[in-house]
Amino acid sequence: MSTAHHRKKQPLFVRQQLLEVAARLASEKGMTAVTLDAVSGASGVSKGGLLHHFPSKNMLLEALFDSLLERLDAAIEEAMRADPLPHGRFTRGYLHACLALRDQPEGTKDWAQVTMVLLTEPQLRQRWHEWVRERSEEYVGTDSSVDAAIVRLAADGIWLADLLGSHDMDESARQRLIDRLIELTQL
Amino acid sequence: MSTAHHRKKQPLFVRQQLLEVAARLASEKGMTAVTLDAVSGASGVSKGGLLHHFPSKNMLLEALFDSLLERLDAAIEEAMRADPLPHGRFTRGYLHACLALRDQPEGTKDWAQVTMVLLTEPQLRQRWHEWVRERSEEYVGTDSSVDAAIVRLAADGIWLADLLGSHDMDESARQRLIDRLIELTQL
DNA sequence: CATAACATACCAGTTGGACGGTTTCGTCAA
DNA sequence: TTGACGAAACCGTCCAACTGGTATGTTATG
Repeated sequence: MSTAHHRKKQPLFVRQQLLEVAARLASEKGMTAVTLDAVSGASGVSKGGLLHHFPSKNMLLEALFDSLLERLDAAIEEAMRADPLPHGRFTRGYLHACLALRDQPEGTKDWAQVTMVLLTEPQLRQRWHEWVRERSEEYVGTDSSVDAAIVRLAADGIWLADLLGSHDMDESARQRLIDRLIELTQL
Repeated sequence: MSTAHHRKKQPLFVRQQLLEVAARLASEKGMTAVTLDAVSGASGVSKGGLLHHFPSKNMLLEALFDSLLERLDAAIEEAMRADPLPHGRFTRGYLHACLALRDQPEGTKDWAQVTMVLLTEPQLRQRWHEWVRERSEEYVGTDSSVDAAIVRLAADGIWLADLLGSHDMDESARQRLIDRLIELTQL
């Protein structure tokens, strides 16, 4: 709001908005709907302006994915800071970040949807692969037990299920599931 | 083989081949690469021929997805027939089907890749949702424990990881993981 | 011969993106 | 303080290639 009424150009804001529009399109209408025309149209920015910020469509998608990974990192680190026990801390942080998807405001869900959409683009899988490898090396000391691996895989499964709206379970069942998962990280 | 050298038209074979080509394109180059031109071109069938078998692109994608679910069902049922213990049997079957992805011949991996690609198309998520609901109702008696849910979620996670090539672990670690998961289905 | 299984030609709309323009901005000398 | 000036942030247009789909064939099959 404080940034709204003096009319300086705000390239970072425009850039951010373009990414959000692209994310919304991807999650609502699928990958095939993410076109330069659609993004520029829905964001009010001209196609020329869009291509100024992102020199090509691929660049746009990569920037979107990077933005997503940053959010994931932030969510994990936040959860880890509130966790006093070192053993399994990363796994609990990862679980927490995956669970957070459910409880967050409506618009945020798009970001997870688009994550999966982007993972289907072969060019972007490499980035994800690297992300996973870096983390698994960093936390090899505290999070390399079999049960921790299971919890992380299950977290992926929950992430997937929340995304697709499948596995619908009531809240108490979900809570028991989470409790059990956290218990597994502590073994 | 017996059907190969006398030149009868084989509509079912052509249809099958079109689906396989579409799957390969989706997994190798992403969803945006699955166009009618690309499918017809790569399969040697004319576009008219393609549109004869699948009246629209949507019909093609839906047929592809249905074909995928049939394979999944078949894999689960096969695993369940070889399993004498009723308790947790479906969950073990599901786990087995997800694991099978890894061990199967190269071409088959595409079918899983494309499953995820198709799941990103909002129109097809409904079908997946129904599939899950039907199964969870059918096996409510034997597979509704918390640990069974965790195993199924972890199976989804493994499926995802195998797909993306992430979570690379050595064989012995993987085997310990699987053993532990099966153990959890029996509790 | 009727119908299914294809092929060929064509179309209107859309695609990514190249291109040349105009406006805004930071900065630094006068 | 000004104003000049190069760079950054945007806009609007054009285009060749491609998109999903139709319409009309031709050929095989039962």
